[in-house]
Amino acid sequence: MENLHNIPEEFLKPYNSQDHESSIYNIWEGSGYFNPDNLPGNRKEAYTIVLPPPNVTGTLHMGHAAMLAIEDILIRTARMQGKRTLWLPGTDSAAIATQSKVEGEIYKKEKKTRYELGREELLRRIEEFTDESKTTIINQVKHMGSSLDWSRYAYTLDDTRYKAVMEAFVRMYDAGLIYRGNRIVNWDPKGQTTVADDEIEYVEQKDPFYYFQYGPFVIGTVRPETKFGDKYVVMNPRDERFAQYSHGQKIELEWINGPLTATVIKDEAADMETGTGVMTITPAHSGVDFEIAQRHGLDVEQVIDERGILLPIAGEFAGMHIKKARSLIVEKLQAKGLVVKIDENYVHNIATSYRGGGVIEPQIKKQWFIDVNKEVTFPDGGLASLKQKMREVVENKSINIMPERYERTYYHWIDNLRDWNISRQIWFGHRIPAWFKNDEVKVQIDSPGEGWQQDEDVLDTWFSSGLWTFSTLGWPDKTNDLKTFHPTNVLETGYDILFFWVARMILMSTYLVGEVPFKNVYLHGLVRDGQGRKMSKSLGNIIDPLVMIEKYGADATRLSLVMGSAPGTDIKLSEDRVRGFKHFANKLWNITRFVLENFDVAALQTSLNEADQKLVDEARTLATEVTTHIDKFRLDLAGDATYHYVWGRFAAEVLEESKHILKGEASEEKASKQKALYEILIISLKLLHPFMPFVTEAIWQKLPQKDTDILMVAEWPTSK
RNA sequence: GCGCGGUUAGCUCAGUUGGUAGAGCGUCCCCUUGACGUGGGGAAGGUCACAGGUUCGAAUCCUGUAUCGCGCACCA
Repeated sequence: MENLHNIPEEFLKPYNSQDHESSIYNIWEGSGYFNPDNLPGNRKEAYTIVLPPPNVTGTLHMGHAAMLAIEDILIRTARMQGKRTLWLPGTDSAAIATQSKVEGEIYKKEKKTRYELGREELLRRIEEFTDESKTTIINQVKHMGSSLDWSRYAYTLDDTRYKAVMEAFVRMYDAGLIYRGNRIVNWDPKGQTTVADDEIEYVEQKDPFYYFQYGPFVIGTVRPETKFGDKYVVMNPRDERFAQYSHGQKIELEWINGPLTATVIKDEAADMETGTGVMTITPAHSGVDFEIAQRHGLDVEQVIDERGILLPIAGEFAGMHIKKARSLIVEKLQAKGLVVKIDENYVHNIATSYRGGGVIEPQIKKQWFIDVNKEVTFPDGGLASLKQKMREVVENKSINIMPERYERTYYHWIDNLRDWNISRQIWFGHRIPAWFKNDEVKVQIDSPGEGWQQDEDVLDTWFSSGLWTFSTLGWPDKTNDLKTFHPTNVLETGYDILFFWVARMILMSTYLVGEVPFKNVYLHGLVRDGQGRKMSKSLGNIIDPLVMIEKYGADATRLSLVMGSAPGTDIKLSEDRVRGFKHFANKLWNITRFVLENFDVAALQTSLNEADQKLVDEARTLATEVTTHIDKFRLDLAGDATYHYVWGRFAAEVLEESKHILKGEASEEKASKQKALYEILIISLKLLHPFMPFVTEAIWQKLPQKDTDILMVAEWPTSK
């Protein structure tokens, strides 16, 4: 016990994360080292990650926590390796999600819709709401220990990003990549807006499937309410059952509201195997039908309006909501003897909005689109379509997707990509810089003058998100940041938004900047509960990262999300797992206590004997191994290797075996041992710092001898 | 329908270029004036989904099957 005066008093108690985390974060933030401009030394090589911006109105969940842990590990490693390291934070307005949330709350409290409130007032309320909740998410991000450069914080709707979005739109319009057209789009009657193809989520549902007599044919449908306008009957040209009918043939028949002249259309789209092999089409309310109609130049008639109400074409049913009308229409057809049979157990997928859950009603609408097939000149002078370019940069490995198997998924998506509908009929978002006066259209940022009306629509939130890697660095201005930090090194995100976001960034950056947005895409898995189920409110199995941080510390929370989870594989998380890693933080704490209790600063002057040199070399070899793993983005293996070395080798063997020497009389052997243990401790702390920054920094702050005041900018160990 | 991934100890998963299996947690037993009981020591526990094939040798490579999950498409 004679050495007790050597060690700071805290080490006599177990490590308690709550005593240290906020003060440690303050030390880091106060040092200014989160900002690459303030980093010590002459740093040349830049290393950049742009944080996938969480929703401004959101709260931190385990998916965020995993993302923050992974990115912070990469960033802290790069920073310690002497790179000019920037991790750029931001938040996302999440247009539709945020607006419907605020609208919902206003309706609940004041029974007012957005139309009653007006555009200006609604936007004011949304801003109030986002300002308030912004601080919440930012503080929660800090609790994870994230070493983000807050001085560069960006918001998708702030002035700099506004400028970028406007510039992007105008440029792409001028290049002919953006056009306005009447096309069938996914209309969400609940949200009163269109949504993009990949914002649709298919949900299984059981509905009656009706077979109706349509002249000489039997047709099937789940949606009788769309059938009023069905005056085309489609069959496959190779279908011999219908060889007697010819393309364009007119057939008189009795239909819902009386007699009708139907026209026979022969088209490959009719599948001979499905149903009766014959179908009628509703071009105004079905994507496939619309395409058939376009191929044959058929009439397109709207049957249902934007609110889901039947139009005059429905005759006596006009003005009725489709939900009500369905059964009445069936009744009428039944009375007319036109119902052949009803299958009550038909299971099919219905399209719903990914945000908000409204059932999608395809509609023809005049919308803005990005043309993905048009050939344009890229900044490098090459000629290609957006689609081709997006494929090319991954094929030629300018962008490396991990795990690699997602490359195939990516190609598959690109190949099926259609023009991207970028206008939304909501109010919260970047308003489209298009101006109308009578039949004239002008696309420019400011009003062309008197009498010009700006387009009411706003841009799809993914349009502005697509610019994120460079809009955050000041584009379209040619800033130093843009020059230094773009392309970014890694884009780290969940595999669930590979298409939504990753692909869109590639599209925007290659065209507008002439660079890939990032060199590496690292896709992490979804965080699931201990049994592998998705975390959800209804299952009640949500593990709150903030609760875990409070109970076990941010370090333990980070480790639990990183260890044992390979790229792209889902992470199964249980509270026990987090608790287990808290023990490791304490272990490290006690290792330090032991080393310091038996330490004498003077020992650092001696030279290591052969045996001790070997021990230090062993730790340095580990450093190389860890570095290799991190370079390959195998953080799980890097963390695992360090964990096992520190606990299984350093603590269990090296420390144990040195006890008899340390307890003995002062000697060269003892001094050498003291020095070796101290050096190994230093190496261990450095290697662990990216994974568990708080406890390692807390220990570092108490060390009697070190090369930098702050571990965060200490030099990364190598095997030399 | 097309594609992808998983299937290894009770649970969660490793297993790098093929050399007859590992970790953590859990379970059971032992150990407290020890740096740390948030600890230490030890034990039990696996026909590596199944069937073929290649090979001196297969958890690992190939083919097929089953099963679970995911993505895309279709959904009249």
